[in-house]
Amino acid sequence: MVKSHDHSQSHRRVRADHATELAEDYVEAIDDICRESGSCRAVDLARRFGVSNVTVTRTVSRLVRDGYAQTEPYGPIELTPKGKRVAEHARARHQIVYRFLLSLGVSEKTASVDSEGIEHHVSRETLHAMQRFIDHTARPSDG
Amino acid sequence: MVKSHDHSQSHRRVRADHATELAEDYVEAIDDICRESGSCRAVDLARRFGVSNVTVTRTVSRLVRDGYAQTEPYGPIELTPKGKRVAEHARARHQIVYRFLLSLGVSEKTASVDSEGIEHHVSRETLHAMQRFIDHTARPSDG
DNA sequence: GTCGATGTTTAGCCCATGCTAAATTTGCGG
DNA sequence: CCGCAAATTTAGCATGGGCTAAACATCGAC
Ligand SMILES: [Mn+2]
Ligand SMILES: [Mn+2]
Ligand SMILES: [Mn+2]
Ligand SMILES: [Mn+2]
Repeated sequence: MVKSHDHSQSHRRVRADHATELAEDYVEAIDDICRESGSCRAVDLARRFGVSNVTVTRTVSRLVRDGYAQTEPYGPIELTPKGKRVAEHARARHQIVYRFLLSLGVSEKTASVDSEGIEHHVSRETLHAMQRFIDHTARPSDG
Repeated sequence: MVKSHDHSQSHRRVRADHATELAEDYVEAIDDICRESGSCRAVDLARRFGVSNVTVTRTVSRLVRDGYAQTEPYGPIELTPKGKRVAEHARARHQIVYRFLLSLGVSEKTASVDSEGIEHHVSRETLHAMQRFIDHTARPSDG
């Protein structure tokens, strides 16, 4: 049983996770797209997230407001140093969760989809446990 | 790498998960509190979630609107049959995620906090993998 | 039976995140 | 150089989910 804990602490954490989630996913995506194609446009993010270009524009404006990205009118979207750091961190964490799910035995498709949500709720402690599991499971006798 | 393409499917799934998340947590909490103390009041939920009583009232009104709960003015909050079904399902899933994290080796506190967010992003396939892991880990002399 | 503490509701506010429609800008092919 | 297509921006809308303040209802102590 989830014994008589202070549930409110857990729910506060979940709300905090959600408050930073979209920023993390966006900077990760911006970094990905810049690597793949040299620069990132709003239309690229709209396709990536499956939302309208207007939604992207406004989300990016929050990233700019919060110091994660910068843009010029009608120009590409670029990350600030702060944005790049967050992107690196988010990517590393996402990778661990993804590979952990694969190690657990789920399909690539499912690992890809589930990790997109799970990654934001994994504490340091759990992330380390996942990393240990990956290391432990990665047998040399694997193809 | 988080294999190529169609990230949009993953993000749509995450958005869908979040759209049902609060309802799931509320019906689970209402069910819990009813079991513990016989009936559930707004003030109990406010304490549980760490939000104001007004936020609870409005969230519960959405639950009523969507057929998960019913209330009378100044009365307790009760689940409909539909609400009870969702609560059972949410509790079972939450339990598996919680016990899975314990099996992975994280502390009770961390398992409690992390499972509160993770539970909503776990697909059927991943849930089954977690259950298998629990079962496999539970026996002391594994094969 | 009254009263005050406690709980609930109402009114009004905020921000994030989704949308469509329309205006504007850019950049390219001809 | 021009005009069109694609991209971006602006305007306006919706819902969810958080808040405080203040009005209102309920209920147990006295
Ligand atoms: Mn994500
Ligand atoms: Mn989430
Ligand atoms: Mn739950
Ligand atoms: Mn939850």
